Amino acid sequence: MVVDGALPTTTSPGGQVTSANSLTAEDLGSAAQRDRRKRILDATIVLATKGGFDAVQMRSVAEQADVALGTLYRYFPSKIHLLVSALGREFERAEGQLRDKPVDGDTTAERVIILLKRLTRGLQGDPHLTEALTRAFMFADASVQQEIHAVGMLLTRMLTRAMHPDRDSVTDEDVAIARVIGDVWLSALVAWVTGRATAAETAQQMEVAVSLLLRG
Amino acid sequence: MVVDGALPTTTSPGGQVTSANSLTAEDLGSAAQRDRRKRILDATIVLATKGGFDAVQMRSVAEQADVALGTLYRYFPSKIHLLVSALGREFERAEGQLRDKPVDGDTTAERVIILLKRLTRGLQGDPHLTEALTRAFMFADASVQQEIHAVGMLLTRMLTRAMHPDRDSVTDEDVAIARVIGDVWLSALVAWVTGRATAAETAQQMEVAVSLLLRG
DNA sequence: GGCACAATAGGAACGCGTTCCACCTCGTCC
DNA sequence: GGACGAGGTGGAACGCGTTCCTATTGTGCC
Repeated sequence: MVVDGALPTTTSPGGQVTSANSLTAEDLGSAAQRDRRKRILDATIVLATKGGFDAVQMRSVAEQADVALGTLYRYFPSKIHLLVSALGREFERAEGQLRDKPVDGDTTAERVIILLKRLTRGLQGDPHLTEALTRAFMFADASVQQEIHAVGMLLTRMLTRAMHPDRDSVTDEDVAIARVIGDVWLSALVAWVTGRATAAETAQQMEVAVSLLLRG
Repeated sequence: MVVDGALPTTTSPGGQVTSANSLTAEDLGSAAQRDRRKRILDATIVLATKGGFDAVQMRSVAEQADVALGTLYRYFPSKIHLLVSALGREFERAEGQLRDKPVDGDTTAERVIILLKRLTRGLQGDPHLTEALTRAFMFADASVQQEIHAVGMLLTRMLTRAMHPDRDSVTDEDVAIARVIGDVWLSALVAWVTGRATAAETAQQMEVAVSLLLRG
């Protein structure tokens, strides 16, 4: 689902040549710049929550974040980069919460189901936000590789951790299974956000996939 | 992945109120109208093959198909509808070929792998076309339900038929497995068309998923 | 043939993502 | 403190999807 390749480089705020815009706040220039970046992502989330993908208009984001349009584009080279970066921040938050309060359940399958339900519920509570972020994710091209990769890693890590709470003994097969589950989750999510499936159907589809993959 | 719900209705060429534009050529008015529709889809495929999603510009499609812009929108209410309809036609073609020359292979898993490889090879031979069609598919919202549903059904049918060449004995679990495989295929395809995975990685991901789902 | 009306042509206009440009501001170095 | 350069502002402009409007053409009905 997520693989590295040649990384395009660009100049991002701070001046140095870095590999695209990183999700993590590392090495991101001055406090003022970190603050602008945060304001932009906050505005993005607010607008996406209110009206979904279409409501995240670059002019509106710039206005709400109190930066000029050109500045917005300096921080995030496209609407897709912006939304995927926002998605990354949300996933980091989710993973943090998960670390504080891991899923419990007796079997591997049960824990994975619980994790997915928790994630999905969190998303379905904010349908517009989810729609915006999911669409951006699926529309992203190679120039957004790095941000996509980060999100994919987080998802896989959350899944393998639910499979093996004891952190050890994560085999290659476990990772492969986690990726397959992640793929199915994404497809189901796309069907849900685009109005082709109900929340219940999405949940059921996940259960089916997990039970098929983790039986035995 | 694909579920029915309330079907929006609209007036399509021919005058009657039908449920959106159907993929099949059934009930589609006069010969002139069927011809226009064909010309439009042909133009779409040509442009998509040449330059991908971005190259399929509504003005260009209209010009190449020798219809006015307004007419194009009368036949296909959006670029997404247009591309998903084109995808549907390609899938119908693929299923026809498959009917003439079914996959052979000794085990269920083997046949499914072969089918997926054949499908994928067909697509990867036309990277731009595949990019255009896949992106449209992932970006489609509820208004494209019917076309999406048709494509999903075709894919599932091809998969279950590969699993059970003898046509009978297709269980609910088989269908569920086919859907999961379809979802993984889509996710892998998206990763490939957006330049985040190589063709080889995509193929390997498919093999992993199939072996996980069809083991035993 | 003539009428009524749906379908098409042709093209202007609008919205939003994106690019570009002229000018301003602020920290840094001499 | 003055020059300089990166980063920021404000806004015009461009491209393409989409909508809309006014002829003009085709088509079924009498």
